[in-house]
Amino acid sequence: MILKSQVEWALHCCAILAGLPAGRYLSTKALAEFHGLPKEYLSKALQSLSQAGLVDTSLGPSGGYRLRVPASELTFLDIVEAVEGKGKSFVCNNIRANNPCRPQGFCESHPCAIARIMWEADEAWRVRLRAVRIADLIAMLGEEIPPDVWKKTADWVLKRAG
Amino acid sequence: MILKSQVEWALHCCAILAGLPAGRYLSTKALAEFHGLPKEYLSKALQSLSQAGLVDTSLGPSGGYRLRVPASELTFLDIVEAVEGKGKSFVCNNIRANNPCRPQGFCESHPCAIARIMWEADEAWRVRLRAVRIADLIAMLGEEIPPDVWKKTADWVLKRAG
DNA sequence: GGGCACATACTCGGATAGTTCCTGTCCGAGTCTTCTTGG
DNA sequence: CCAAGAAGACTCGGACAGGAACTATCCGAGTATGTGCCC
Repeated sequence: MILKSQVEWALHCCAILAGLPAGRYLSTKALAEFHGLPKEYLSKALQSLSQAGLVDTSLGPSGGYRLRVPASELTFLDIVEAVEGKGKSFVCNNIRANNPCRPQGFCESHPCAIARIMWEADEAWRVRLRAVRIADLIAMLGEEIPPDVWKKTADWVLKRAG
Repeated sequence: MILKSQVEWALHCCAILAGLPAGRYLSTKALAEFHGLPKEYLSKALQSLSQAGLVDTSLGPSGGYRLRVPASELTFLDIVEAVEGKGKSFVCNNIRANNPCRPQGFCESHPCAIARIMWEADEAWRVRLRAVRIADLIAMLGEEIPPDVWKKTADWVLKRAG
C-alpha cells in the first residue's frame, strides 16, 4: 500500500498555486520546471485536480491552472482523493461467505467485522487529512522558510504567471 | 492506494487460527478450502506471517500453522505490516529541493512540511490498527455469529487440525 | 491614432507505449505418520 | 505383543510465468496573444 507520486506532486503544486494573485494562471510547464518534474506526466496530476473541480484552467498563452476552491477551504483529503480516487483502501471480498458451515445467504446483511475495523482505520486517516487545509500548509511554510527565499520564490512564480 | 487482498486473507486466517486448541496446527489446504481461496497463493500470505514471527509452522502430515503470538497481544497492525511491509504509505522525494530559488543544500535538515502532514495521517491509521487485537475480533464475532454456526465452524476446524 | 482581421504560438486534454509490482502457479527439500517386519 | 525400520504421503518454502496498474510520452483541438493592415 503506497500512494502514487502524483499525490506528492499535486500537493506541492496546490501550495504554489495558493500563492498566486487572484485571476492569474500558472502553466504546467512552469510548475514542472519549478519542481524538476517531467512536464507531460505532471499534467496528468493536474488533470485529475481539474476533473475534481479543485482548479480552474485557461488555454492559450498565459494560460494554465489556478485554484478554484479557496486555500482556506481546500483540504489535503480533497487533493489526495482527486488523484487516488475516493475508494477505501481496504476492499472486502466477503470471503467469510465461503465458510462451508454457514447456512446459505447468511451474513449478507451487515459487513464483515474485519472490514469494519479496517474501514474505521481508513476513516481515521481521512479525518486527519480532512483537518488540514492548504492555508494551514502555507502558514507552516511561512514559519519555516526564510523571508528572502520566500520572496524570491514568489517573484519567480509571479514572473511566470500569465 | 489499495491494500492487497493478501491482507484480508491473512486477517481471516489469523481469526481461524486463534480458535485452535493449544499445540494444534492447521494446514494451508484447510484454510484455503474454508475461505474458498487458491491454496498455492494463500501460502504466500502465510509465509509472510511466518517470516514476521507471528505464527509457528510444522511440517509433515498434520502440520501447518498456529499462532505464535497470543491472540490477546496480536494486533491488526502486526498482521497488516507483515504482509504490506512496515514502510510508510507516503514517500517524500523532496522535490522542494528543486526550487530554483533555494540556496544549495537548503531544507535538508528536517523533512518537508507536506510529508510531515501525510505521515501524521499515516500514523493515525496505524494507531487505530494497533488498538485492535485479534482477541477483540473474536469477541465481536462471538456476538454476531449464532452459537450453532459458531459451534459447527469450530468442529470443522478441529476435525481438520493436526 | 484606433479598430479589426489574421497568423502565430502556447495551452490543456485525451490517446498511446514501457516498466514495475501484484496475482497466480509450479516444483523440490524436509518431516511426521503409518505400515511392515522381525524379535 | 512390542519395537524398530523403512516406505509413503503430506507439509512448507522458494523459484517461475501472466496480468493489471502506475509511470512516462506523444500528438491534436482549441484559445488568447501579438502583429499587421485598413480606416
